[in-house]
Amino acid sequence: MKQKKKDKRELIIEAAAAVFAEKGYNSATISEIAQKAGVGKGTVYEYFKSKTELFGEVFEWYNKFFAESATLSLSSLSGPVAKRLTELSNSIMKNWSDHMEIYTLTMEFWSASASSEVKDRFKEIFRNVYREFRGLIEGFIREGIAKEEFREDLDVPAIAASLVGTWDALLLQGWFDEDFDPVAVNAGYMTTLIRGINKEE
Amino acid sequence: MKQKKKDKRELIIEAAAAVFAEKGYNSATISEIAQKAGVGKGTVYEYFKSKTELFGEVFEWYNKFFAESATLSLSSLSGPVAKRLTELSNSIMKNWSDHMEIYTLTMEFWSASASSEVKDRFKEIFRNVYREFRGLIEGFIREGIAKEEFREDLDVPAIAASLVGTWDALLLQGWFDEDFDPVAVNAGYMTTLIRGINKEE
Amino acid sequence: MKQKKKDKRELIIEAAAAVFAEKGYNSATISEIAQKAGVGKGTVYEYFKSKTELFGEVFEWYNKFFAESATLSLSSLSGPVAKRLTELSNSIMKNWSDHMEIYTLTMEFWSASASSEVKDRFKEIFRNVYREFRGLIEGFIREGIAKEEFREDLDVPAIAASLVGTWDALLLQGWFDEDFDPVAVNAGYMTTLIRGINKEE
Amino acid sequence: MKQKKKDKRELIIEAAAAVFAEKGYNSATISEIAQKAGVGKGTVYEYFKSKTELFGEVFEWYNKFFAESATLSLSSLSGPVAKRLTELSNSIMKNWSDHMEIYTLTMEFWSASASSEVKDRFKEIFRNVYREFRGLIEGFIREGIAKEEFREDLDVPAIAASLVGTWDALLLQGWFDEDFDPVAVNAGYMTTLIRGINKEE
DNA sequence: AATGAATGAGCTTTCATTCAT
DNA sequence: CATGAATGAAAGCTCATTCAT
Repeated sequence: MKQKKKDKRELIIEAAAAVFAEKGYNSATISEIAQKAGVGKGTVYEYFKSKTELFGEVFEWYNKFFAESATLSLSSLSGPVAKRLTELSNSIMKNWSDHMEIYTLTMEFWSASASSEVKDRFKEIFRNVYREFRGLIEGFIREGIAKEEFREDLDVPAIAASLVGTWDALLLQGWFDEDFDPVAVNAGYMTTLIRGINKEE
Repeated sequence: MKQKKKDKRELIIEAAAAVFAEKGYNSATISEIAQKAGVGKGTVYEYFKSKTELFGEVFEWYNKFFAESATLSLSSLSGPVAKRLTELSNSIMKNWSDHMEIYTLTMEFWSASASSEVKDRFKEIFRNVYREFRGLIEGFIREGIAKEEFREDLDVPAIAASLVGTWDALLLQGWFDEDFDPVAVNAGYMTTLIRGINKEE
Repeated sequence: MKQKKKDKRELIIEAAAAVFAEKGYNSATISEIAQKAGVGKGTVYEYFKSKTELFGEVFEWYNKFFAESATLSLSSLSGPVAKRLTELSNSIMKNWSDHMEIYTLTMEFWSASASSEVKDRFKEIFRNVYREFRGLIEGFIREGIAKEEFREDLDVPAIAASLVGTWDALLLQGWFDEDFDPVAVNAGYMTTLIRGINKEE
Repeated sequence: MKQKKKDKRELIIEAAAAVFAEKGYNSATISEIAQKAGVGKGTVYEYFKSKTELFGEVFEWYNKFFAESATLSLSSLSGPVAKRLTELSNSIMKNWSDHMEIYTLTMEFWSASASSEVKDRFKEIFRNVYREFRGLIEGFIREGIAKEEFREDLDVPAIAASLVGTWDALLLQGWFDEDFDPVAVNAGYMTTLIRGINKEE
């Protein structure tokens, strides 16, 4: 019984994610979400207090979803830090590129953080997500420094923030431009950046 | 008379920009825009066919506005390419940072390009804007290579795309996090990147 | 088993009475009634066909409840008719005054008789209740006439109706006005009315 | 322009009064009210913020309406106080009896004062209306005492409250019972009450 | 040209009722 | 018998758009 309930909740969240991604928050209707989830309109309200709350839950589900996928790819890495960093970025870019239809959700969330009634909540979540992600990358860089692989005089937080940001932004440009390949561009860019980071031999 | 009409058009666009930035496209009402512009609700429809169209016009106005400001800062630059590139990025970051209240419009446009009924039009405009911007930066890099300031084996398009993207993304992170200073972070990052780009001496 | 069912029925009716009194018919939800009765929502429908029917049953329960309390206070009266009439009115006013929280139900019933889908049924019940009550008071007055305590030329039905009505109306005014004491006002009024009824000596 | 606006407001209030009276607050729909007023649904919201507010305005309109009619009948009275009081009561009863279809609104207001979200506002208005009305009747009685027409030992507030209340209550009984004539009953009752009030000769 | 009163399509949300368990 | 998850009809309300002035 409990399990079944959880399943239906998940079902609705996923349907909502798809509809929000396709139509945007405002043009998405509860009706359509319910239909896509294969439940009645009222059922959505059995599980979520309001459309706004549902959107919030989708946001959280989405964050968890991608945090997991990032963590997952981390565990299989080994070798020099520079190599691992490059591989991680490759994995992230590929992962996202393959789910462009859901990447549009990201933009929906950004927009919500800019102006919606839940803007403060969204901003806070984003802030924490980004802090965490930057922290992760900072860890890598620091490891590289400790292992004397990277230079000592790096502005670690700045480089971490830029890396994280670049990945976001390349996906964005990929969204706008069919001829733009985020994965390839990222690879080309990482080479140069790594060169700036690495200790000169 | 023609002049006056153009003034009122501009007036409405600017009012709309402010309201869209503050409330987001959907929560912004024609009523409020008209009020802010100091005209009647009906007047908005004298100049724009629909809310959607008005939004599109705001988008174009906004692109022009920032293209101009970028071009402007370019004209005053001189010296080595690396220095000019750094200065350009500084100028861009500072310029935007000082107008965060209108930066939220960017997110609104991103969101519109992701899901709205005008998504294709917006995507196309964004594609062209980014292509142009990347082209500009590519030009810089190529100049640096030609002047034997930069290495020859650079993946120019990739580095240009990343630079452009990083600036976007740092502003985004600045939006989420009050403690995050895009200008400072960019400065710290550029040093490292330039080192990866520069010819080794 | 039969007994148990009757108990649960009563339980639901009493819970419903409380919720209808507090929230009004429309704002009362079956959910809340069920919760207050300590049963499941579905169970309410085991005992009552619909919300409307439940409301009707509450109405009947309520009528019975107060008919009993009126009859009860009658049985203990003795002495001259005027005295008994005064005492009866006192008892009624006190009885109701002490249950103002349920008196609001009366207004709910009045309203239902004015406009609801069950208006005809409610009107009919009210009509009979009032007829009966007026008949009871008429009996008193006729007894007073027969015992040569009261004048012979009284418009018995009119006086009975007015007495009954006054009691209603004083409670109503008491509901609106915390400073208005129905019991005291009734006492002051009865003196005067009795003087108009009594044979002059 | 101002005048026209006021007309439409009035129009909607009167349409709302009719629909509220017929269907009750909750079953009345804005749609139906708009239709009855001959305007679009949205127009109702141009003049009233919400259904609740509209209901409140109907309440106020209704109070003004009957206050005027009571005041009006007062101005034409002359002769002994007892006679004037009787005539006033006759006029009130007749006036209301002829508008039974709107009298049902009264019950709707009572009900709203018992349980609705606006209960406190309604109670307060009712309290003041009744206080004023009782004050008016008290004035009559005091005049009768001053002119040595009435006894000196009367409980003036109690009698005034009861008179006011009786009129309410007789109309109520008239609503329930087609065979019950509030005008006639009131006449029969006033005779007796006046006898209790008048100085014995 | 400029206006804003009027409009109704279309949305979110509630809740009485049903029915499988 | 009892339950409460599921449902969808129905209603209040908003706001882009129109159009008479």
